Amino acid sequence: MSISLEMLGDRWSLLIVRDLMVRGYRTFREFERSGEGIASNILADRLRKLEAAGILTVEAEETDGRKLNYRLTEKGIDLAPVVLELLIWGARHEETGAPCAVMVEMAKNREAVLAETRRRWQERDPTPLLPPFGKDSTEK
Amino acid sequence: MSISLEMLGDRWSLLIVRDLMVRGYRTFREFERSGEGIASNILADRLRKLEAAGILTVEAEETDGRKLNYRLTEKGIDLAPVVLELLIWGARHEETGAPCAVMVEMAKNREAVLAETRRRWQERDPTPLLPPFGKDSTEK
DNA sequence: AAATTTAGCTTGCATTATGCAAGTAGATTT
DNA sequence: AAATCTACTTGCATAATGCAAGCTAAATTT
Repeated sequence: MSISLEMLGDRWSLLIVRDLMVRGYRTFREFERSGEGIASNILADRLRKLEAAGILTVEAEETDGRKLNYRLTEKGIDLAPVVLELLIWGARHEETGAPCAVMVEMAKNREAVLAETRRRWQERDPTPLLPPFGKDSTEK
Repeated sequence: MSISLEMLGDRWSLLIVRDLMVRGYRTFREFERSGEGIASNILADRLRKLEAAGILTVEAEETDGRKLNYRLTEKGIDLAPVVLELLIWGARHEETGAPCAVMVEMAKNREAVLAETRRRWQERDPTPLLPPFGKDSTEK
């Protein structure tokens, strides 16, 4: 676990993974504008490190040569249970961000939620699993 | 989740929680000597912050006035699923630390493992759930 | 086709966190 | 009473982070 935390143990990495996983983010801009307030240099650094760690990949968008698409790898999507448990824990003990009722439901159906998350990843379905919740909306 | 990561998102906090949860650590010394190489000032700082966050409590050991005992709170033990999933993910994708066969078994019996973890916590049973694995033993 | 905007960064600099070695106070052991 | 042990703290060097600004190439607007 200490190796995992060398990689993921910081303020931002898991948040990026979550946004890729659960919110359908793909581009640099989406992360930058997500309202969590990550600085662009740090974001660039984390994306590079996550790529180096094999958690995500980058590819150019064919329809718009400026844009890059970040996408979780198999190794990255395998973090779904970690992310889900953290979301559940946070909802129970810390945050009011994600609507509590929704999270209670998710906690009751972990397997279904994980299956759906993986399905969307496989099919490249960018529909967010969770509605946006951030500084802009309701998260405290 | 961003609030959770403000608290837990660093190299050491979750490692401390894991050691309390799964290895039966209780005292400052045990953490210091665990071989992960945390500096004593950082350890003191993290223990203070985790206490402030309501994840652990401190009490003096009655038999030895020098020693303090750190112990997870309910909120702390509720991190067990997060820790377990991180352990499983790490075993699958990163580390050779915890014997892989053991982790595969745990992955198959998540509920039982969590129940046993909670039982030990409730009964203050300090028996480690996992054998030591660290720089001193096998973890890379 | 020139000008503007957009996307994904980088750079410079100030602030903060981390790591290391050493030291300290109080309790305990010898 | 001297030595040892536990849980720290302190000082200082180095690394990571945050902020504002700038930069380049591709796309869009005029």
